[in-house]
Amino acid sequence: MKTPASPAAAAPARDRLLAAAKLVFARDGLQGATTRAIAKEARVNEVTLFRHFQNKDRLLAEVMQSVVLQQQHAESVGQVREWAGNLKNNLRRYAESFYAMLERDETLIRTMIGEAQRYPDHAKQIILDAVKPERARFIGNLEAARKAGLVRRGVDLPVAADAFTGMLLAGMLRHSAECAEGYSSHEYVATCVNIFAAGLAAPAA
Amino acid sequence: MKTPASPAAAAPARDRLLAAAKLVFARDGLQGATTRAIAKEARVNEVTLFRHFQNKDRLLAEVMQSVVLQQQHAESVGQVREWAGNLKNNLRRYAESFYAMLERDETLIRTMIGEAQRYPDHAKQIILDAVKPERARFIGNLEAARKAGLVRRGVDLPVAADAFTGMLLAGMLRHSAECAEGYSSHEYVATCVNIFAAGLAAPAA
DNA sequence: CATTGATGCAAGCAAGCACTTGCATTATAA
DNA sequence: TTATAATGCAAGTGCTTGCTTGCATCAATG
Repeated sequence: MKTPASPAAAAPARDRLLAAAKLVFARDGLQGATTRAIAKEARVNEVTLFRHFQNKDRLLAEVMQSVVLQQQHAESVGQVREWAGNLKNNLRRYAESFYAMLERDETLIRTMIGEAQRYPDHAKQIILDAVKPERARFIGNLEAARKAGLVRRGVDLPVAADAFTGMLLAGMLRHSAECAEGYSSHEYVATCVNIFAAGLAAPAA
Repeated sequence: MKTPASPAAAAPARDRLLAAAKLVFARDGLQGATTRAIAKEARVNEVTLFRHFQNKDRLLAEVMQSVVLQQQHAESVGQVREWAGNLKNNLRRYAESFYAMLERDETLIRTMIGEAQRYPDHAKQIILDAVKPERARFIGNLEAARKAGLVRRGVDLPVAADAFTGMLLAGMLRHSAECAEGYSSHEYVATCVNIFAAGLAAPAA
């Protein structure tokens, strides 16, 4: 029934449904997405959807699980360098890869922000857990920079980290909604890094 | 038909519908909100809703119009001081009132972020126009501070303004979703102001 | 009083929704 | 070959949705 226990050339219908569901949920919203649309997108009979996932809510839960897995995989491949050197350069590198990730999953992120509050708690929890390690690593990097004497006193680093990523998130939202008046997302990210680096930097340097 | 042209003691049914619709749209989402639920919330017959607004989309449009009007009124009452003095204090005052506004309309903002992209363009335009003057004033204030020599060179002020408000918006989203780990929204705002002020400040001072 | 306009109420309609059932088809595995 | 599991297809069920119709009520206006 589940994924395994079936022979080698087992059908990818389940996987296609997951991919299609991710797409349609993001595009049409959690409420707007219909099982028919998802099945059609996956080029699979609607009945097959229910045979695999029982109902729409479970499908959503499994979609989020799979998104989380993908993301964690992408992370583990990601950056590994230490943050001893130039703070601003490290921030820039981080900001750019983070922003790219936001842009890649734009519609899904939008939908989650708008509708997650109305959906089951365990769904929220899944996402939270998915984001947590990435955040922890970023904070760790900032702390390393502080130990290297690159950060001034009196800044709460976890809060600052959230402020920085939040800045980038908001920029992505604005830009993808075409509310960004006359500047590119690249300029936006650069300005964020610019200000944030200056805001963190120890006064001496 | 419209608002006027009816005698003195005209019924507030229309107004109650607008208020209820704002509430229900925000709470249940643009797709999730049903005309029945809105009518019930307004304690008005569902038919009356259609007699006033013809259909759900028009109702939404009028709701947004009214929100914009309220907001513009609230603005004109708002701050008027000039930004010659201490930059950080001015930023703090601005951030706190801006954040309070975000919190007040949290659910509506969430819904718009999540679903606006799927709704008519003129709706987006209405909101954009509503936010624009506020943004312009903030940028103007920053420019005044720069003229007073309080801001270092090389910072694009419109972009910086968006980054700052974006930081606050993201903080509100995180906090209201209970993703803020172990700190209050007040601390968050304070940190934003702290970093941003230091990031903008002219090196001399 | 008669008219008018706003509202309520009961009922309903066509469409779309999540979800089900029963049966036929195919492919793989034993 | 035969059993098993995955899928497709056609049809349907019960519910909700946006929206309509027809008629009654009530208050203010002329």
